[in-house]
Amino acid sequence: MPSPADRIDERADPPLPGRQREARANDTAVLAAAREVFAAQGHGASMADVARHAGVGVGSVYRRYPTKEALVEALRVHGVREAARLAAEVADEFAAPEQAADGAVGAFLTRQITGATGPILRPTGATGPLPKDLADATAELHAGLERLIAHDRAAGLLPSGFTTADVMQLLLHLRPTLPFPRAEADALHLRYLRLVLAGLRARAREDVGLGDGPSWDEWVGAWHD
Amino acid sequence: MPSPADRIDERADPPLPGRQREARANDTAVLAAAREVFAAQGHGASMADVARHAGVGVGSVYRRYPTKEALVEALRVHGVREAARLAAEVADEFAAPEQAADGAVGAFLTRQITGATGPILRPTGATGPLPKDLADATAELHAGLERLIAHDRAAGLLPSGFTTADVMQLLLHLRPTLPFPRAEADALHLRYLRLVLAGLRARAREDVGLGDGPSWDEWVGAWHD
DNA sequence: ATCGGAACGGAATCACCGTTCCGATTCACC
DNA sequence: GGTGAATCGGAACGGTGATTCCGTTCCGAT
Repeated sequence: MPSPADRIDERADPPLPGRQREARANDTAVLAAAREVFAAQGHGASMADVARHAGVGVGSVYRRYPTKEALVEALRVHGVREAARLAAEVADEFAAPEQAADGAVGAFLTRQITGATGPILRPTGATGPLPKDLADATAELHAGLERLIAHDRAAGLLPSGFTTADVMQLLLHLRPTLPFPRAEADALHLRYLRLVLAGLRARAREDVGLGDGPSWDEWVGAWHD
Repeated sequence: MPSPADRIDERADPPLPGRQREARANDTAVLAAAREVFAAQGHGASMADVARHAGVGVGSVYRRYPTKEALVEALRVHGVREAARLAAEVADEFAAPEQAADGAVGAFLTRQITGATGPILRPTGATGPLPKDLADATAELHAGLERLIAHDRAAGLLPSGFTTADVMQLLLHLRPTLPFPRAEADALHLRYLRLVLAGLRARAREDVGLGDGPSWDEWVGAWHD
Protein backbone atom coordinates (compact mmCIF):
# COMPACT_ATOMS: atom_id res chain seq x y z
CA MET A 1 0.00 0.00 0.00
CA PRO A 2 2.94 2.40 -0.03
CA SER A 3 1.70 5.51 -1.76
CA PRO A 4 4.17 7.17 -4.10
CA ALA A 5 4.56 9.90 -1.51
CA ASP A 6 5.88 7.50 1.08
CA ARG A 7 9.44 8.68 0.81
CA ILE A 8 10.52 10.75 3.72
CA ASP A 9 11.59 13.66 1.59
CA GLU A 10 8.77 15.16 -0.34
CA ARG A 11 10.23 18.17 -2.05
CA ALA A 12 10.04 18.53 -5.82
CA ASP A 13 12.31 16.21 -7.74
CA PRO A 14 15.80 17.47 -8.30
CA PRO A 15 16.57 19.66 -11.27
CA LEU A 16 19.76 20.17 -9.31
CA PRO A 17 23.43 20.28 -10.19
CA GLY A 18 25.42 17.21 -9.16
CA ARG A 19 26.93 18.25 -5.89
CA GLN A 20 23.74 19.46 -4.35
CA ARG A 21 22.06 16.29 -5.43
CA GLU A 22 24.29 14.33 -3.11
CA ALA A 23 23.62 16.80 -0.36
CA ARG A 24 19.92 16.34 -0.68
CA ALA A 25 20.28 12.59 -0.94
CA ASN A 26 22.20 12.66 2.30
CA ASP A 27 19.53 14.79 3.83
CA THR A 28 16.86 12.22 3.18
CA ALA A 29 19.17 9.42 4.25
CA VAL A 30 19.71 11.19 7.55
CA LEU A 31 16.03 11.69 8.13
CA ALA A 32 15.28 8.06 7.37
CA ALA A 33 18.13 6.85 9.53
CA ALA A 34 17.00 9.07 12.37
CA ARG A 35 13.52 7.66 12.13
CA GLU A 36 14.78 4.11 12.32
CA VAL A 37 17.28 4.69 15.06
CA PHE A 38 15.01 6.75 17.26
CA ALA A 39 12.17 4.32 16.74
CA ALA A 40 14.40 1.45 17.78
CA GLN A 41 16.32 2.99 20.67
CA GLY A 42 14.15 5.85 21.77
CA HIS A 43 15.13 9.49 21.64
CA GLY A 44 18.15 8.70 23.74
CA ALA A 45 19.97 7.29 20.73
CA SER A 46 23.12 9.19 19.89
CA MET A 47 23.71 11.46 16.94
CA ALA A 48 26.74 9.34 16.11
CA ASP A 49 24.43 6.38 15.76
CA VAL A 50 22.15 8.25 13.46
CA ALA A 51 25.09 9.36 11.37
CA ARG A 52 26.48 5.85 11.16
CA HIS A 53 23.13 4.44 10.12
CA ALA A 54 22.87 7.09 7.46
CA GLY A 55 26.38 6.33 6.26
CA VAL A 56 27.61 9.89 6.76
CA GLY A 57 29.76 11.71 9.27
CA VAL A 58 28.28 13.53 12.23
CA GLY A 59 29.37 16.78 10.65
CA SER A 60 27.01 16.21 7.75
CA VAL A 61 24.12 15.61 10.10
CA TYR A 62 24.83 18.84 11.90
CA ARG A 63 25.10 20.87 8.73
CA ARG A 64 21.43 20.17 8.02
CA TYR A 65 20.05 19.92 11.51
CA PRO A 66 21.86 22.37 13.74
CA THR A 67 20.82 20.48 16.80
CA LYS A 68 19.55 17.15 17.92
CA GLU A 69 16.30 18.72 18.87
CA ALA A 70 15.96 20.17 15.39
CA LEU A 71 16.30 16.69 13.97
CA VAL A 72 13.67 15.30 16.29
CA GLU A 73 11.45 18.20 15.46
CA ALA A 74 11.80 17.47 11.76
CA LEU A 75 10.71 13.91 12.40
CA ARG A 76 7.76 15.14 14.37
CA VAL A 77 6.65 17.38 11.54
CA HIS A 78 7.04 14.49 9.17
CA GLY A 79 4.89 12.32 11.40
CA VAL A 80 2.12 14.86 11.68
CA ARG A 81 2.17 15.50 7.93
CA GLU A 82 1.88 11.83 7.32
CA ALA A 83 -1.01 11.49 9.72
CA ALA A 84 -2.72 14.45 8.10
CA ARG A 85 -2.32 12.89 4.69
CA LEU A 86 -3.71 9.60 5.94
CA ALA A 87 -6.67 11.31 7.55
CA ALA A 88 -7.50 13.13 4.36
CA GLU A 89 -7.13 9.95 2.37
CA VAL A 90 -9.47 8.02 4.59
CA ALA A 91 -11.94 10.86 4.66
CA ASP A 92 -11.98 10.86 0.88
CA GLU A 93 -12.61 7.14 0.73
CA PHE A 94 -15.44 7.39 3.17
CA ALA A 95 -17.01 10.22 1.28
CA ALA A 96 -18.22 7.55 -1.10
CA PRO A 97 -21.37 5.81 0.16
CA GLU A 98 -19.58 2.47 0.66
CA GLN A 99 -18.39 2.23 4.21
CA ALA A 100 -16.41 -0.21 6.29
CA ALA A 101 -17.84 -1.46 9.54
CA ASP A 102 -15.16 0.15 11.65
CA GLY A 103 -16.08 3.60 10.53
CA ALA A 104 -13.72 6.24 9.25
CA VAL A 105 -12.08 6.91 12.59
CA GLY A 106 -11.47 3.22 13.04
CA ALA A 107 -9.98 2.94 9.58
CA PHE A 108 -7.71 5.88 10.26
CA LEU A 109 -6.48 4.51 13.56
CA THR A 110 -6.01 1.05 12.13
CA ARG A 111 -3.86 2.29 9.33
CA GLN A 112 -1.98 4.66 11.55
CA ILE A 113 -1.09 1.77 13.82
CA THR A 114 0.02 -0.56 11.09
CA GLY A 115 1.46 2.18 8.90
CA ALA A 116 5.08 1.37 8.34
CA THR A 117 6.55 4.65 9.50
CA GLY A 118 7.89 5.20 12.97
CA PRO A 119 5.91 5.78 16.11
CA ILE A 120 7.05 9.35 16.33
CA LEU A 121 4.16 11.63 16.92
CA ARG A 122 4.77 12.33 20.52
CA PRO A 123 6.36 15.57 21.63
CA THR A 124 8.92 14.97 24.33
CA GLY A 125 8.25 17.63 26.90
CA ALA A 126 8.50 21.35 27.03
CA THR A 127 9.46 22.90 23.74
CA GLY A 128 9.27 26.49 22.62
CA PRO A 129 6.14 28.11 21.24
CA LEU A 130 5.35 25.90 18.20
CA PRO A 131 7.12 26.26 14.88
CA LYS A 132 5.29 27.20 11.75
CA ASP A 133 5.59 23.95 9.81
CA LEU A 134 4.35 21.98 12.76
CA ALA A 135 1.47 24.40 13.21
CA ASP A 136 0.54 24.03 9.57
CA ALA A 137 0.73 20.27 9.54
CA THR A 138 -1.26 20.21 12.76
CA ALA A 139 -4.00 22.34 11.29
CA GLU A 140 -4.19 20.06 8.30
CA LEU A 141 -4.44 17.04 10.52
CA HIS A 142 -7.19 18.68 12.52
CA ALA A 143 -9.20 19.34 9.39
CA GLY A 144 -8.85 15.73 8.31
CA LEU A 145 -9.92 14.41 11.68
CA GLU A 146 -12.95 16.67 11.67
CA ARG A 147 -14.06 15.07 8.44
CA LEU A 148 -13.59 11.58 9.83
CA ILE A 149 -15.58 12.34 12.91
CA ALA A 150 -18.33 14.07 11.00
CA HIS A 151 -18.70 11.01 8.83
CA ASP A 152 -18.88 8.56 11.70
CA ARG A 153 -21.14 10.69 13.77
CA ALA A 154 -23.57 10.88 10.89
CA ALA A 155 -23.41 7.10 10.70
CA GLY A 156 -24.22 6.90 14.39
CA LEU A 157 -20.92 5.28 15.27
CA LEU A 158 -19.71 7.82 17.79
CA PRO A 159 -21.14 8.97 21.11
CA SER A 160 -21.53 12.66 21.78
CA GLY A 161 -18.53 14.33 23.31
CA PHE A 162 -16.02 12.49 21.16
CA THR A 163 -13.65 15.01 19.61
CA THR A 164 -10.58 15.34 17.47
CA ALA A 165 -8.51 15.58 20.63
CA ASP A 166 -9.82 12.17 21.58
CA VAL A 167 -8.46 10.74 18.37
CA MET A 168 -5.08 12.17 19.23
CA GLN A 169 -5.22 10.70 22.68
CA LEU A 170 -6.19 7.36 21.29
CA LEU A 171 -3.19 7.51 19.02
CA LEU A 172 -1.06 7.94 22.09
CA HIS A 173 -2.85 5.25 24.01
CA LEU A 174 -2.87 2.72 21.28
CA ARG A 175 0.80 2.36 20.60
CA PRO A 176 2.87 1.82 23.71
CA THR A 177 6.16 0.17 22.96
CA LEU A 178 5.80 -3.56 23.38
CA PRO A 179 8.63 -6.08 23.56
CA PHE A 180 7.34 -8.05 20.64
CA PRO A 181 8.28 -8.12 16.99
CA ARG A 182 6.49 -5.57 14.93
CA ALA A 183 3.82 -7.84 13.55
CA GLU A 184 2.81 -9.26 16.91
CA ALA A 185 2.88 -5.89 18.59
CA ASP A 186 0.63 -4.51 15.89
CA ALA A 187 -1.76 -7.38 16.36
CA LEU A 188 -2.00 -6.64 20.06
CA HIS A 189 -2.52 -2.96 19.43
CA LEU A 190 -5.29 -3.69 16.98
CA ARG A 191 -6.87 -6.04 19.48
CA TYR A 192 -7.27 -3.09 21.80
CA LEU A 193 -8.31 -0.74 19.11
CA ARG A 194 -11.18 -3.07 18.33
CA LEU A 195 -12.14 -3.01 21.97
CA VAL A 196 -12.16 0.77 22.06
CA LEU A 197 -14.14 0.99 18.88
CA ALA A 198 -16.63 -1.49 20.27
CA GLY A 199 -16.87 0.72 23.33
CA LEU A 200 -17.51 3.77 21.21
CA ARG A 201 -20.21 2.06 19.23
CA ALA A 202 -21.84 0.74 22.39
CA ARG A 203 -21.87 4.20 23.89
CA ALA A 204 -23.25 5.65 20.71
CA ARG A 205 -25.96 3.04 20.46
CA GLU A 206 -27.01 3.50 24.07
CA ASP A 207 -26.76 7.22 23.59
CA VAL A 208 -24.40 7.63 26.51
CA GLY A 209 -22.14 10.63 25.95
CA LEU A 210 -18.50 10.69 26.89
CA GLY A 211 -18.47 13.85 28.92
CA ASP A 212 -16.09 16.66 28.20
CA GLY A 213 -12.56 16.14 27.11
CA PRO A 214 -10.04 18.77 26.10
CA SER A 215 -10.63 20.78 22.95
CA TRP A 216 -8.25 20.48 20.06
CA ASP A 217 -6.56 23.73 20.99
CA GLU A 218 -6.17 22.72 24.58
CA TRP A 219 -4.72 19.44 23.52
CA VAL A 220 -2.25 20.90 21.06
CA GLY A 221 -1.44 23.75 23.38
CA ALA A 222 -0.66 21.47 26.25
CA TRP A 223 2.20 19.92 24.32
CA HIS A 224 3.90 23.19 23.51
CA ASP A 225 5.39 25.32 26.19
CA MET B 1 -7.07 5.94 51.56
CA PRO B 2 -3.43 5.19 52.32
CA SER B 3 -3.35 1.76 53.85
CA PRO B 4 -0.93 1.25 56.71
CA ALA B 5 1.24 -0.71 54.34
CA ASP B 6 1.70 2.25 52.07
CA ARG B 7 5.22 2.90 53.20
CA ILE B 8 7.73 1.99 50.61
CA ASP B 9 9.73 -0.17 52.96
CA GLU B 10 7.84 -3.09 54.27
CA ARG B 11 10.36 -5.13 56.21
CA ALA B 12 9.77 -6.00 59.84
CA ASP B 13 10.04 -3.10 62.21
CA PRO B 14 13.48 -2.38 63.53
CA PRO B 15 14.73 -4.10 66.65
CA LEU B 16 17.96 -2.58 65.43
CA PRO B 17 20.80 -0.71 67.10
CA GLY B 18 21.02 2.99 66.42
CA ARG B 19 23.38 3.29 63.53
CA GLN B 20 21.70 0.67 61.43
CA ARG B 21 18.41 2.27 62.13
CA GLU B 22 19.58 5.36 60.32
CA ALA B 23 20.86 3.24 57.49
CA ARG B 24 17.52 1.61 57.03
CA ALA B 25 15.74 4.93 57.34
CA ASN B 26 17.95 6.28 54.60
CA ASP B 27 17.20 3.25 52.53
CA THR B 28 13.50 3.94 52.54
CA ALA B 29 14.11 7.63 52.00
CA VAL B 30 16.13 6.82 48.92
CA LEU B 31 13.49 4.53 47.54
CA ALA B 32 10.78 7.10 48.11
CA ALA B 33 12.88 9.87 46.62
CA ALA B 34 13.68 7.73 43.61
CA ARG B 35 10.04 7.07 43.04
CA GLU B 36 9.20 10.76 43.12
CA VAL B 37 12.08 11.89 41.02
CA PHE B 38 11.75 9.22 38.38
CA ALA B 39 8.02 9.69 38.21
CA ALA B 40 8.49 13.42 37.69
CA GLN B 41 11.46 13.47 35.34
CA GLY B 42 11.43 10.04 33.81
CA HIS B 43 14.18 7.49 34.15
CA GLY B 44 16.63 10.00 32.80
CA ALA B 45 16.79 11.78 36.13
CA SER B 46 20.23 11.75 37.68
CA MET B 47 21.37 9.78 40.70
CA ALA B 48 22.55 13.05 42.19
CA ASP B 49 18.99 14.31 41.98
CA VAL B 50 17.68 11.26 43.72
CA ALA B 51 20.30 11.62 46.43
CA ARG B 52 19.50 15.28 46.92
CA HIS B 53 15.79 14.57 47.17
CA ALA B 54 16.49 11.89 49.73
CA GLY B 55 18.73 14.25 51.67
CA VAL B 56 21.75 11.95 51.47
CA GLY B 57 24.98 11.86 49.52
CA VAL B 58 25.35 9.90 46.31
CA GLY B 59 27.67 7.56 48.13
CA SER B 60 24.87 6.43 50.38
CA VAL B 61 22.65 5.72 47.47
CA TYR B 62 25.31 3.58 45.86
CA ARG B 63 26.02 1.63 49.03
CA ARG B 64 22.50 0.21 48.90
CA TYR B 65 21.90 0.11 45.18
CA PRO B 66 25.13 -0.76 43.41
CA THR B 67 23.86 0.64 40.20
CA LYS B 68 21.22 2.92 38.82
CA GLU B 69 19.58 0.00 37.19
CA ALA B 70 19.41 -1.81 40.51
CA LEU B 71 17.55 1.14 41.96
CA VAL B 72 15.10 1.20 39.10
CA GLU B 73 14.67 -2.52 39.47
CA ALA B 74 13.85 -2.11 43.14
CA LEU B 75 11.16 0.38 42.20
CA ARG B 76 9.78 -2.00 39.69
CA VAL B 77 9.50 -4.74 42.27
CA HIS B 78 7.78 -2.31 44.57
CA GLY B 79 5.33 -1.39 41.84
CA VAL B 80 4.45 -4.98 41.07
CA ARG B 81 4.05 -5.78 44.75
CA GLU B 82 1.73 -2.87 45.12
CA ALA B 83 -0.31 -3.93 42.12
CA ALA B 84 -0.50 -7.46 43.48
CA ARG B 85 -1.73 -6.17 46.79
CA LEU B 86 -4.35 -4.05 45.09
CA ALA B 87 -5.51 -6.94 42.97
CA ALA B 88 -5.92 -9.15 46.01
CA GLU B 89 -7.73 -6.38 47.84
CA VAL B 90 -10.20 -5.85 45.05
CA ALA B 91 -10.68 -9.57 44.61
CA ASP B 92 -11.54 -9.84 48.29
CA GLU B 93 -14.06 -7.03 48.06
CA PHE B 94 -15.72 -8.59 45.09
CA ALA B 95 -15.89 -11.95 46.77
CA ALA B 96 -18.81 -10.49 48.67
CA PRO B 97 -22.03 -10.62 46.64
CA GLU B 98 -22.26 -6.84 46.30
CA GLN B 99 -20.67 -5.80 43.07
CA ALA B 100 -19.90 -2.54 41.34
CA ALA B 101 -21.08 -2.05 37.79
CA ASP B 102 -17.56 -1.82 36.43
CA GLY B 103 -16.68 -5.27 37.53
CA ALA B 104 -13.62 -6.32 39.45
CA VAL B 105 -11.19 -5.78 36.61
CA GLY B 106 -12.61 -2.33 36.06
CA ALA B 107 -12.27 -1.53 39.74
CA PHE B 108 -8.69 -2.73 39.77
CA LEU B 109 -7.71 -0.72 36.74
CA THR B 110 -9.49 2.35 38.02
CA ARG B 111 -7.67 2.28 41.29
CA GLN B 112 -4.39 1.43 39.68
CA ILE B 113 -4.73 4.47 37.47
CA THR B 114 -5.66 6.87 40.22
CA GLY B 115 -3.49 5.21 42.87
CA ALA B 116 -1.09 7.80 44.17
CA THR B 117 2.12 5.89 43.58
CA GLY B 118 4.30 6.38 40.54
CA PRO B 119 3.64 5.08 37.09
CA ILE B 120 6.57 2.69 37.34
CA LEU B 121 5.53 -0.73 36.26
CA ARG B 122 7.12 -0.77 32.93
CA PRO B 123 10.36 -2.59 32.30
CA THR B 124 12.70 -0.52 30.20
CA GLY B 125 14.12 -2.93 27.70
CA ALA B 126 16.34 -5.95 27.80
CA THR B 127 17.30 -6.95 31.30
CA GLY B 128 18.83 -10.18 32.53
CA PRO B 129 16.87 -13.34 33.33
CA LEU B 130 14.41 -12.11 35.98
CA PRO B 131 15.35 -11.68 39.61
CA LYS B 132 13.67 -13.70 42.32
CA ASP B 133 11.78 -10.93 44.13
CA LEU B 134 10.33 -9.74 40.85
CA ALA B 135 9.35 -13.25 39.94
CA ASP B 136 7.62 -13.69 43.29
CA ALA B 137 5.77 -10.42 43.13
CA THR B 138 4.80 -11.22 39.57
CA ALA B 139 3.37 -14.58 40.54
CA GLU B 140 1.37 -12.95 43.30
CA LEU B 141 0.02 -10.39 40.89
CA HIS B 142 -0.92 -13.09 38.46
CA ALA B 143 -2.90 -14.95 41.11
CA GLY B 144 -4.78 -11.78 42.01
CA LEU B 145 -5.62 -11.03 38.42
CA GLU B 146 -6.88 -14.53 37.91
CA ARG B 147 -9.35 -13.99 40.72
CA LEU B 148 -10.53 -10.71 39.26
CA ILE B 149 -11.07 -12.22 35.86
CA ALA B 150 -12.82 -15.28 37.24
CA HIS B 151 -15.23 -13.03 39.07
CA ASP B 152 -16.05 -10.88 36.08
CA ARG B 153 -16.31 -13.73 33.71
CA ALA B 154 -18.81 -15.39 36.00
CA ALA B 155 -20.75 -12.13 35.99
CA GLY B 156 -20.73 -12.16 32.20
CA LEU B 157 -18.72 -8.97 31.95
CA LEU B 158 -15.82 -10.31 29.92
CA PRO B 159 -15.66 -11.82 26.46
CA SER B 160 -13.88 -15.10 25.95
CA GLY B 161 -10.18 -14.82 25.23
CA PHE B 162 -9.58 -12.07 27.74
CA THR B 163 -6.62 -13.00 29.92
CA THR B 164 -4.40 -11.76 32.69
CA ALA B 165 -1.90 -10.66 30.10
CA ASP B 166 -4.60 -8.45 28.67
CA VAL B 167 -4.94 -6.70 32.00
CA MET B 168 -1.22 -6.01 31.98
CA GLN B 169 -1.39 -4.66 28.49
CA LEU B 170 -4.29 -2.46 29.44
CA LEU B 171 -2.22 -1.07 32.27
CA LEU B 172 0.40 -0.13 29.74
CA HIS B 173 -2.12 1.33 27.33
CA LEU B 174 -4.00 3.25 29.91
CA ARG B 175 -1.33 5.44 31.32
CA PRO B 176 0.79 7.21 28.75
CA THR B 177 2.40 10.34 30.09
CA LEU B 178 0.20 13.30 29.32
CA PRO B 179 1.19 16.94 29.57
CA PHE B 180 -1.55 17.72 32.02
CA PRO B 181 -1.65 18.06 35.77
CA ARG B 182 -2.21 14.80 37.54
CA ALA B 183 -5.92 15.21 38.15
CA GLU B 184 -6.74 16.09 34.56
CA ALA B 185 -4.52 13.37 33.18
CA ASP B 186 -6.23 10.84 35.40
CA ALA B 187 -9.60 12.02 34.24
CA LEU B 188 -8.58 11.50 30.64
CA HIS B 189 -7.22 8.08 31.37
CA LEU B 190 -10.39 7.06 33.11
CA ARG B 191 -12.40 8.35 30.22
CA TYR B 192 -10.54 5.94 28.03
CA LEU B 193 -10.81 3.13 30.54
CA ARG B 194 -14.57 3.46 30.57
CA LEU B 195 -14.53 3.12 26.82
CA VAL B 196 -12.50 -0.06 26.98
CA LEU B 197 -14.73 -1.51 29.66
CA ALA B 198 -17.78 -0.67 27.62
CA GLY B 199 -16.14 -2.43 24.70
CA LEU B 200 -15.47 -5.50 26.82
CA ARG B 201 -19.02 -5.65 28.05
CA ALA B 202 -20.37 -5.19 24.56
CA ARG B 203 -18.21 -8.00 23.29
CA ALA B 204 -19.24 -10.19 26.18
CA ARG B 205 -22.91 -9.46 25.66
CA GLU B 206 -22.74 -10.14 21.94
CA ASP B 207 -20.64 -13.16 22.70
CA VAL B 208 -17.87 -12.08 20.39
CA GLY B 209 -14.55 -13.43 21.61
CA LEU B 210 -11.32 -11.51 21.50
CA GLY B 211 -9.19 -14.04 19.73
CA ASP B 212 -5.90 -15.21 21.10
CA GLY B 213 -3.53 -12.96 22.91
CA PRO B 214 -0.30 -13.86 24.61
CA SER B 215 -0.38 -16.09 27.68
CA TRP B 216 0.79 -14.73 31.01
CA ASP B 217 4.10 -16.49 30.66
CA GLU B 218 4.65 -15.22 27.19
CA TRP B 219 3.85 -11.73 28.33
CA VAL B 220 6.12 -11.80 31.33
CA GLY B 221 8.81 -13.62 29.44
CA ALA B 222 8.82 -11.09 26.65
CA TRP B 223 9.94 -8.37 29.02
CA HIS B 224 12.91 -10.28 30.38
CA ASP B 225 15.84 -11.12 28.22
C1' DA C 1 37.69 9.22 77.46
C1' DT C 2 39.08 6.30 73.82
C1' DC C 3 38.94 2.94 69.96
C1' DG C 4 37.13 0.29 65.91
C1' DG C 5 34.36 0.03 62.39
C1' DA C 6 30.05 0.99 59.95
C1' DA C 7 27.90 4.63 57.41
C1' DC C 8 28.19 9.17 55.57
C1' DG C 9 28.81 12.94 52.02
C1' DG C 10 30.78 14.63 48.32
C1' DA C 11 35.07 15.37 45.40
C1' DA C 12 37.50 12.96 41.69
C1' DT C 13 37.25 9.78 37.89
C1' DC C 14 35.69 7.99 33.65
C1' DA C 15 32.79 7.30 29.77
C1' DC C 16 29.58 9.03 26.73
C1' DC C 17 27.29 12.41 23.92
C1' DG C 18 26.12 16.73 21.76
C1' DT C 19 28.43 20.07 19.25
C1' DT C 20 32.29 22.50 16.92
C1' DC C 21 36.15 22.77 13.89
C1' DC C 22 39.13 21.87 10.27
C1' DG C 23 41.90 19.41 6.86
C1' DA C 24 40.75 16.33 2.92
C1' DT C 25 37.77 15.43 -0.97
C1' DT C 26 34.86 16.21 -4.84
C1' DC C 27 32.72 18.62 -8.54
C1' DA C 28 31.74 22.41 -11.78
C1' DC C 29 33.93 25.20 -14.48
C1' DC C 30 37.73 26.93 -16.67
C1' DG D 1 44.85 19.34 -15.62
C1' DG D 2 44.07 23.19 -12.49
C1' DT D 3 41.34 26.00 -9.10
C1' DG D 4 37.88 27.42 -5.78
C1' DA D 5 33.85 26.51 -3.35
C1' DA D 6 30.77 23.35 -1.40
C1' DT D 7 30.76 19.17 1.14
C1' DC D 8 32.59 15.60 3.70
C1' DG D 9 34.06 12.78 7.65
C1' DG D 10 35.63 12.42 11.88
C1' DA D 11 38.87 14.05 15.67
C1' DA D 12 38.75 17.21 19.52
C1' DC D 13 36.16 19.91 23.10
C1' DG D 14 33.11 20.66 26.96
C1' DG D 15 29.52 19.17 29.77
C1' DT D 16 26.80 15.86 32.15
C1' DG D 17 26.05 11.98 34.74
C1' DA D 18 27.14 7.30 36.62
C1' DT D 19 30.35 5.25 39.59
C1' DT D 20 34.39 5.04 42.69
C1' DC D 21 37.21 6.52 46.49
C1' DC D 22 38.39 8.35 50.64
C1' DG D 23 38.63 11.39 54.61
C1' DT D 24 35.17 12.40 58.22
C1' DT D 25 31.48 11.42 61.55
C1' DC D 26 28.97 8.76 64.69
C1' DC D 27 27.71 4.89 67.68
C1' DG D 28 28.54 1.33 70.96
C1' DA D 29 31.81 -1.11 73.54
C1' DT D 30 35.85 -1.13 76.35
